[in-house]
Amino acid sequence: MDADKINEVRQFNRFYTRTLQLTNKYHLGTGLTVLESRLLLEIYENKLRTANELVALLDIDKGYLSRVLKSLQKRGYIEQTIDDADKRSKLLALTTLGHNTLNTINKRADQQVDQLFSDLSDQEIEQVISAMDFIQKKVNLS
Amino acid sequence: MDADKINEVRQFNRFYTRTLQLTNKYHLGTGLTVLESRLLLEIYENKLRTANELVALLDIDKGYLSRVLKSLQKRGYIEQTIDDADKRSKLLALTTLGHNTLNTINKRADQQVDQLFSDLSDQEIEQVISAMDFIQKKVNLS
DNA sequence: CCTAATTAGTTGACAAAAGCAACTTTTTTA
DNA sequence: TAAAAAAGTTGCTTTTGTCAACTAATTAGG
Repeated sequence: MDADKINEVRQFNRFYTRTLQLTNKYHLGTGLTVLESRLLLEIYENKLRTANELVALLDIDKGYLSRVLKSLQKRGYIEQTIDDADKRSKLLALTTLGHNTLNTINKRADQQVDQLFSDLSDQEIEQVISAMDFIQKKVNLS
Repeated sequence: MDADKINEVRQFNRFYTRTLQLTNKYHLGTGLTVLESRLLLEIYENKLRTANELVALLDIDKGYLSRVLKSLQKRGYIEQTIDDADKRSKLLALTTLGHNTLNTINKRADQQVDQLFSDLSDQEIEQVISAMDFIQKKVNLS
């Protein structure tokens, strides 16, 4: 990559990360923090089944995670049931409330995306999408 | 946009936000938190001159910001001088250390981007960049 | 088998980050 | 020129996150 191109990508990367929220206030109008909604997402969409898997993926303290999960359970977003195959483990699953909340979060994130794309032509959208595809494939490989 | 396309973009958006760090550990190997490095960036690259402007942009508590800025000053990253035109305000500026640190952060972020793109063909890179360009223009307008 | 090491998760104690409200000083408004 | 507003600070509290010691269940090695 030549210097000009590097610079464009750098600008984009800074731009993208700058649009994200910095502090941990409630996320997209739901009663969840950024971490909590990420946990719901990983449990449901990425099929992570135990606290241990979440710790490995997200690189957070297991003691802290234990408490966050307990709080999510108390507030009715998830269920934790002891795994009969390994009684040290607890299997994680979303409740109906958890599902609904995750759906709300996704819907709102999608609205943001819609707005982002609302003025592009079909051809431009096509190009953006295939570009995103490249990046995503590359990162998933490494 | 039809449903399939929306879905692809949604996936990308979730993917991108998921690659970002969730907790506030030291950022890219420097002695700064994510918020602190963002502050340096906004002061220098976006030319924000007062705490008040930072509060408006980032939507953070002004009391908390006041303390973070004091800490950045104490550690030698910024200077705060009283604005003679309005003695309630303090003008913010990076010190040499602040500049150097911001450069380091940018350099490391760029290395990550380099790696991200290292396996793409020239044509692919071209496409990704123009895609990013579209998005960025769109968002800057809205 | 059966003890030692490992693993999944919990808990206590603490530190750092963030939020809220009351306050001071300066500037603006009416 | 007094009252209201604005910029920033400070005290107090809550939330978030870290670290290390702990329990209970499982696995590995002799």
